[in-house]
Amino acid sequence: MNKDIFLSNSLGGKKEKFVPINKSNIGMYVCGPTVYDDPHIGNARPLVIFDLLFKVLKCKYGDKAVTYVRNITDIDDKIIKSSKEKKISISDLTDKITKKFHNDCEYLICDVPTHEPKATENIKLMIDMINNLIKNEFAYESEKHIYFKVKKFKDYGKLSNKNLEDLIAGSRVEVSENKKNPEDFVLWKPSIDDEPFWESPWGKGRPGWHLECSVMSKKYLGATFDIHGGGRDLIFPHHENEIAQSVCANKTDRFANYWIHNGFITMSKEKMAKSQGNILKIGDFKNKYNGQVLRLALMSAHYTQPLDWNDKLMGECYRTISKWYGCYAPTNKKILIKDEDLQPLYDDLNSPGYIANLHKLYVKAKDGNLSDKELFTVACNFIGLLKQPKEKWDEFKKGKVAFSEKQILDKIIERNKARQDKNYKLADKIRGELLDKGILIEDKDGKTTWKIK
RNA sequence: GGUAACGUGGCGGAAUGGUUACGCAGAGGAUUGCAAAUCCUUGUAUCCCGGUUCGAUUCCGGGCGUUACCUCCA
Repeated sequence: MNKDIFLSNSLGGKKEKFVPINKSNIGMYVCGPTVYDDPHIGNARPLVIFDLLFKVLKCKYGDKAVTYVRNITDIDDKIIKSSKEKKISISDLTDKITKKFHNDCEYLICDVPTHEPKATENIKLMIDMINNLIKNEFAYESEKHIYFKVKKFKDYGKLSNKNLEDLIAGSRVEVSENKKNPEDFVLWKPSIDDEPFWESPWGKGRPGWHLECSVMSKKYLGATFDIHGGGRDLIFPHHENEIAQSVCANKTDRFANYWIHNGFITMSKEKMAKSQGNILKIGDFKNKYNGQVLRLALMSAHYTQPLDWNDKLMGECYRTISKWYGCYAPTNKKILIKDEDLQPLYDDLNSPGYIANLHKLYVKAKDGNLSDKELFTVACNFIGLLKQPKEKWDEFKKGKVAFSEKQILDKIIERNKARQDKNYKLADKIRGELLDKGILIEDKDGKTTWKIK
């Protein structure tokens, strides 16, 4: 489609037309997971949202024109803590969680990013960047710690609309006797005891959290690139600090041009977070729902809005996809989705608007011919839905029930006999029994089918 | 306290300076032994107070409310 893409830019707080630095080489960096514990629904939202943005960018600029980098944070205090609690080595823990994360991405039908760098594989570049910052007096050493001198960066707070006075007045910044100023943040810290470490000019140690994103985005996308994404909660301090490090180290005016932040998943209107104790792991859904259901649910609100998670939402999304499979018509033909249908996605990734269009295309497909059904299917495919064969969708439904399929089919035969004898009382009793087990009987076109309620 | 996002019908959720979102639920109908599923038809809305305007739900200002960030968090 030839139309422009618009995005809500957190830097400036306005919706803006997306103008790439180089339209044949677009860079997008998204903060990926810290692999210390099972991924939860809150982590799933940016996966799906930025996957959607990746798809939209590829649609407009071409598959090869977009470089999507999503990091894996595999060294961090939370990881050290978690490995101690779980009594497994750090590498075992990070390998295990990374594997789960990749499974979850697949389950959610996300395209694979162009690059997925790990922090531990880029320590040398981090040390280089620290050296650079020290040399140019943006950073200083204190008791084997290296801190970034926030006062040296005049634009600090521009992304999060904060000023230094307020931050200090808030006095909730980490107090440390090593820091010259309370707002300074750590670039490198010493490792003690059995903590993992890397050799550095300042002794055995490990990097601060923010540094990896500055280093790895530069490695793959350059000092200034198009889009940087992540959850809202990363705006401060993480992204603010990334900007400070990168701009000062690279001597540029800008780091990323567009900052895109997704809103939270909430439970009863409260943020879903480990510290709140209200998380739902992605893995817990795998036996219960096809990944498409989760994916649709995650796209059901605009990405900037909070999204309240509940069973009703899942039920609705399940029934919608179930219904949509009624018009499933996969094809290898090149079918173009009409501009007017695609338009909401170009306008700030308006997924609910696009889903509304899918509903309209469904109505047309239902009453229409094969090509209407193919168009509908292609339009669903665009946002990662209806990509699995119908058999697989049906299979999933039959996966988890108390009765075996044979038992159910026997019951159905028994019931149909009763129906033939006009013994409706017995027929309804059998149907009731099955329904108690969550199995729903449908008599359609002379045949009886069943499905999970 | 500072900063930000948000406040749309019963619910979820878009859009919009004057006109249909869409989905779910509800109501009526078709179909069915009865259901289920599906299909058809259909009602209901823009937190409060000012301002700008011929006209505001939409723009501006002020309230009130909800949530988040300011410490790790997607």
